[in-house]
Amino acid sequence: MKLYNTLLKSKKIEELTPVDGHTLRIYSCGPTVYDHAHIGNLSAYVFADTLRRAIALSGFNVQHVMNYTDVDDKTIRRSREEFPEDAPEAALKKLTDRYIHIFNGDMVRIGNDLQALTFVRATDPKTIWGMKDLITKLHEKGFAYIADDGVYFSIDAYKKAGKTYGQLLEVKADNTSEARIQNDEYDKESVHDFALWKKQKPGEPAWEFELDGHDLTGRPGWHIECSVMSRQHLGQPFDIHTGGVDLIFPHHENEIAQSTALEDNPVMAAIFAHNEFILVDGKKMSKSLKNFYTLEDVVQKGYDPLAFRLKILQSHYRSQVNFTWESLEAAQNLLQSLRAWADMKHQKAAQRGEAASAPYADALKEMLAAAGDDLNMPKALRALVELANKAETDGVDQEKIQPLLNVIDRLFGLQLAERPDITHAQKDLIAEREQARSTKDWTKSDELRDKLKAAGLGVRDTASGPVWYRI
RNA sequence: GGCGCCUUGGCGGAGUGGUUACGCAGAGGUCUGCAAAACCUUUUACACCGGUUCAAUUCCGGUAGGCGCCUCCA
Repeated sequence: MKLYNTLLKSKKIEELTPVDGHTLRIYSCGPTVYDHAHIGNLSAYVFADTLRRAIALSGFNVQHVMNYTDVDDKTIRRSREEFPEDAPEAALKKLTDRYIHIFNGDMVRIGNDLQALTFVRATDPKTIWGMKDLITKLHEKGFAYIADDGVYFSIDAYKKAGKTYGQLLEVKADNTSEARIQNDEYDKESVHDFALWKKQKPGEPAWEFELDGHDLTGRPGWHIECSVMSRQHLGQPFDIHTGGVDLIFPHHENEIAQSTALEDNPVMAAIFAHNEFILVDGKKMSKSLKNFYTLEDVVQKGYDPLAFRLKILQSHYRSQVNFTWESLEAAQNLLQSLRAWADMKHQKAAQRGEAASAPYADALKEMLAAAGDDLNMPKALRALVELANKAETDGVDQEKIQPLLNVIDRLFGLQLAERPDITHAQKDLIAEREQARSTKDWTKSDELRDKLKAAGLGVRDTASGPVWYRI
């Protein structure tokens, strides 16, 4: 299994080898749960899910952790708006519980395997304790300083300790935008320093924290969450850290700084893997451009969430995908034909035994090889599609298609393996139509065809008999 | 201003120094009781300008256009 590593010291595709010798440990930056996830967010999680699937199929043990960022400016603001009557802590809990629930529902709908993930909340008492502990230690060693509004990480101190700030992106003074310098509203010593902890402002939820005699009751900064959760649940260094390209800087850079300041080993994770954005009509999604879609929009326009998954898998995670409704339509049509293939396993008229299963092994091998090559899912998908297309003339092998579909599901998550048979009543209708056709009773056979169509079934009349498919 | 990426046929999107990716859509045909599905054919793609090469869509340089990060946004 190979994967591209964003770290500057690599910038190439590397062979995966578990750091601890037996289990590949993955940490994925999860959602900030203040609103519905949009399809861009979701594509990042399809990437993380697919990566884990490919790694597991390549024979490694895998441990996969994802966080919920359930405390930050946006969650707090929204919780105050939505639940003004509640205490800040209760309001935050209500809001984030709601969106965690919705997020999990979205994950399941797009075919991501929740069971394979360990979720951790930033506000989990264990996380909070860990963050305070880490901040305290960073402060003791001079990597953090206390300001009026919170605690900051000192990049200067980090550099003076001989560490590199800029492991993912070269960080220089002249590549810091004017906007950032001018908008710098915090009490920090230099531009790139970032908040580890923020003191409570009126109406905000807060956790008690005393550091060096100062009452810092407040809440954690964003970056510290991931440093602590990844280490608590995976250890350090772990194997793969995933996220969208926008998190490369500053989020992941800052995580690395926090996580390695106190360590001899300068490595937080062996590999950082980042997925590119999906664009909508050629542009980054934004509310002002009105090209901001959620999974609910996809469903309401009549598309299957798994068609969205397929759409994402049709392009490489490191290239930008252009999402258009037309392209989703194409994915939906393709999904339908894949399903028609999977549904053939129930049908005698589609059975060809060995003759049909001859290409199975090679095709599967090709899919796994492609997935193992820096997650080349478009290539893997091509092998799958070609197999399915071939089956439309060559039929399937009832014995061997099920185990094949099982592996295909484990890789793509398209849920082709567990598709149910049609009902006896529907089968009777098909048989009745055949009967009518044999007596050339076209009126009756056409009526029955319409009836089947109303039930969502199409029938194609092949030499070996009628083969149904779901419309 | 700094850094990086991209530009492929109607749409989406792989890939390669010389051979049709693939999917979706359109057109024609075969098949069919009619359909559907399938199959066949089809619109002969690789932004532009140079260079390297026997040969470039594929390598190098430049031009144009687009995108992203540098603002706690996947």
